[in-house]
Amino acid sequence: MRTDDEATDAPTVPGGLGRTQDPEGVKRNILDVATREFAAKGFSGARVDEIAAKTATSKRMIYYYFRDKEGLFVAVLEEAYSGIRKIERRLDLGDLPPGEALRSLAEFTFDYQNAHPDFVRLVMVENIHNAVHLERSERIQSLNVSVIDVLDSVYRRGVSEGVFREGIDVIDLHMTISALSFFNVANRATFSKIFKCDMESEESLARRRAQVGETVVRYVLKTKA
Amino acid sequence: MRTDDEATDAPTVPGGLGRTQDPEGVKRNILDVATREFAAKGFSGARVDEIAAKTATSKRMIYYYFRDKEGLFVAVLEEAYSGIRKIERRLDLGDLPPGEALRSLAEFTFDYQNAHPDFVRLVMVENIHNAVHLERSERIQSLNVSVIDVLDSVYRRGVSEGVFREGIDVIDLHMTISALSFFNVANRATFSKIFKCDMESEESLARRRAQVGETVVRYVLKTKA
Amino acid sequence: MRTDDEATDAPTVPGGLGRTQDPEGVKRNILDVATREFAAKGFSGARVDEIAAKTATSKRMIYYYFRDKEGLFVAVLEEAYSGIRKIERRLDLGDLPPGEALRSLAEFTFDYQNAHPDFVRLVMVENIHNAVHLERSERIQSLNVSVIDVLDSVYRRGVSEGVFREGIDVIDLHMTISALSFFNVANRATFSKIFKCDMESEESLARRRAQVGETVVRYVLKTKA
Amino acid sequence: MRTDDEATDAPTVPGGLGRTQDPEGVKRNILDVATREFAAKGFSGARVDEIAAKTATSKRMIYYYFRDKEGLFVAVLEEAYSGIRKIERRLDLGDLPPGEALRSLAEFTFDYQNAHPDFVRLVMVENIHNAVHLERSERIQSLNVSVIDVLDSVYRRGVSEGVFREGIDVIDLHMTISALSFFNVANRATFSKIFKCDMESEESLARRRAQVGETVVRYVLKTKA
DNA sequence: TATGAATGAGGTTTCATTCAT
DNA sequence: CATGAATGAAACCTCATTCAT
Repeated sequence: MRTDDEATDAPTVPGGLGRTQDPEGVKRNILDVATREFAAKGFSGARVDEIAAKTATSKRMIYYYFRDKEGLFVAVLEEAYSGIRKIERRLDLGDLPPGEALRSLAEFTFDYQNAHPDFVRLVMVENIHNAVHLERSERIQSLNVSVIDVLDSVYRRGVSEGVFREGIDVIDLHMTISALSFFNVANRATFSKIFKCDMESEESLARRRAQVGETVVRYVLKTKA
Repeated sequence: MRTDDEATDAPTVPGGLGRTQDPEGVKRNILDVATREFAAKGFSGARVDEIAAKTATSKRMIYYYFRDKEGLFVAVLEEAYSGIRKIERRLDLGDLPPGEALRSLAEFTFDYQNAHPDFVRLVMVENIHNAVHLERSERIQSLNVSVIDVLDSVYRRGVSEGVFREGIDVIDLHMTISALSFFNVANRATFSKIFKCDMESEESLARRRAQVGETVVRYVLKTKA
Repeated sequence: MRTDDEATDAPTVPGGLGRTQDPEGVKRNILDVATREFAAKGFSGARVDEIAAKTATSKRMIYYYFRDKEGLFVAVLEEAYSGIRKIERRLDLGDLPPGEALRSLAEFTFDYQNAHPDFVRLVMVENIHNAVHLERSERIQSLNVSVIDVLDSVYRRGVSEGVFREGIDVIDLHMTISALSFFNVANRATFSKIFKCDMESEESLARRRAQVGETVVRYVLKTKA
Repeated sequence: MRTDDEATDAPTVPGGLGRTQDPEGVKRNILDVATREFAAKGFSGARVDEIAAKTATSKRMIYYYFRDKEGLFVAVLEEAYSGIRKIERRLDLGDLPPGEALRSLAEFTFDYQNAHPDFVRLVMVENIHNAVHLERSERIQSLNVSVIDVLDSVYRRGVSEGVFREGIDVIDLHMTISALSFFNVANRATFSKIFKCDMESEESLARRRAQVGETVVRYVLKTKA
């Protein structure tokens, strides 16, 4: 979650926000705070007043830059999605053999989601709202999901090397990876409470990461006859 | 989704709700409406006024029976959880061989979640609220998750028959099944929008159900050396 | 202006507003206050807060009964229009000769407008808003403007008795009467200021009333050859 | 309505507004836009932001030249009043016989108001505000209403020629002319809606113009005994 | 038990205006 | 002169909840 906090205390001009004009800094600051609030309480549960209070600026600025609460939420979503897409673009599976590359990819996704619970929660919130804001955002729609390309190339390689089964849709495969990774963050509260288990400690995360990798790899590997 | 609607139009006493005294019917009616509203709009997004309006009774009754909005939400959650637990108890995998029994169990879960989007969405909502209501409900905490027992027995059988790998925690296994099933409903809006795919049609569901079963089974099966 | 104030201090139940439940009284009270405020300051200039403050109830009740500021304004307009229509219905020109009946009608209109400046100002305000609220109100649209019937009958009588010219449209005639009556109230502030004349004193009103009557009658009378 | 638009696109220096220094052009531009906005939405309804946006300059200039919203409104009123006064000064009734001269004057007023709805609406707005801005403007107060002089001279001529009745106050006469002319624009929205008649087409205007002239003339003409 | 009326606290948004560059 | 950034006060409206009958 380092990413979220970074900008908060990095105004472009020394002296801090509020003393000088720094549109980008102000917008960043608002977005950061809003991200946390919307992620924590959902769209309706979050309060513009509270977001403003936790900001270095005033409520008025939120409306100045983002028009209204919904505009702010859309901007927050856009930031969140473009954040993950940016990271995905940097993905480098090197020249690992296909199986290990796939495992690595799955584990990377698992790690990203666990490192960015705000992103996961925003996606949950957006789903509760039937993705209406996502629909409204051209920016998000235009983002290229490069992880699919990476996945596709790994899968093809595995197939051509004869280690992966044929006939698997990489989008389905991506869905499996996402589902397994997402759940650990999204459903942590209820699941851990009901099954009285830990899902947050380093050990638990490590164990689960391995399981997720294994699950994905086993699904694709050609089984010996 | 028959379950949700059943009670709505089944007052125990002829003459309709509102004219007669039927505490249980009134409560059922309120719970059904509230379930739909909370599932549709989340806890903060749902409106007590609107719930009351869609009810055969009045707002007064909501406060009379459920104390406040939170009390109503807790009751709704309790109903939802006890609903799934009740169904799980009826699970009968007959004397299928372990692999097929496990596949069947996974597919059953997948089907249940897809047939009960309100349940899935309520769980999402509760997770956004960090499961505070679930914590408050003794009733939910006391519900026995019999599916774990079923899963445990199948798994043991598979191990003793030498077809399943050893050392797998059935709660982890259950998490995998849940994650794969849950995602299809919970993240449908955003995922289908971003990947421009369908996740609701009968065909899509059938394909995905099979994938989920296959994924789970492959994870457990002992691979031939 | 007696009409406006009457209801203000006439709750249906003794004890005063706020102490007891009296929907009609509350609505009346709000409407009376709102009429004065909208008439005094226009739609945008009037403040819901101020209206509420001058009321025996609270702001919340305004929204409860009238939905929003516009709903309140529409209701105010409806009351104003139905007020004048009600009075017009009681018009009785007896068996005056046509010329005198017409003069009487014109002077009555002049008097009504002068006695109800709030009505006149509301109509001005509505015209500034291009009559959008009037358009929205079925109630106003359905009000029968009986003064037209009265005017029509007087005019026909005058024509058949040979004292009125033929070929005059009674709606045009009504427009003339309205214009002359309306102006005295509507444009009083600017006109009296620019021409440094009084338009409010009893004497001024009496003089102008006579002029209006005379103007209208002369327009219709057949001039001797 | 050519007047309104003229200045908008006629910067004195080539290169367009905003790039060059042209105080008068900038002020004109602001006044034109503000005239339209205030006329369209009233004083409270008009928005400084919107006025600025429709201007070739910025909000800062509005405050620089006109101090505040009210100062701008006063300036707009001043422009509007001085516009009509300027036109009135050019009035030349030639050597028409008194009756025709009077009719001509009335019809001219009718035409002017219909050609300048913004002026009419500003006057309405100012009346809603009880002419407080007009009071504040020395410029408007000092404008000589030359139409009164013209009217006075025509009337005297008619009286001395024995065709007009004696004892009529020309300010009252002017009021009648104004009232009949003003109404057609000011109350067009409500009147045409209630009486389902047209008040804007060329034909309607021509008919009404004639009626207004006739009404005024008949009021003054000496009736044969 | 049932219903519409009532409410206070607080929510979102807008406005005219000023400041920094 | 010119521009976008910034602001506090106040505007409109909504919410969960309680009261009177």
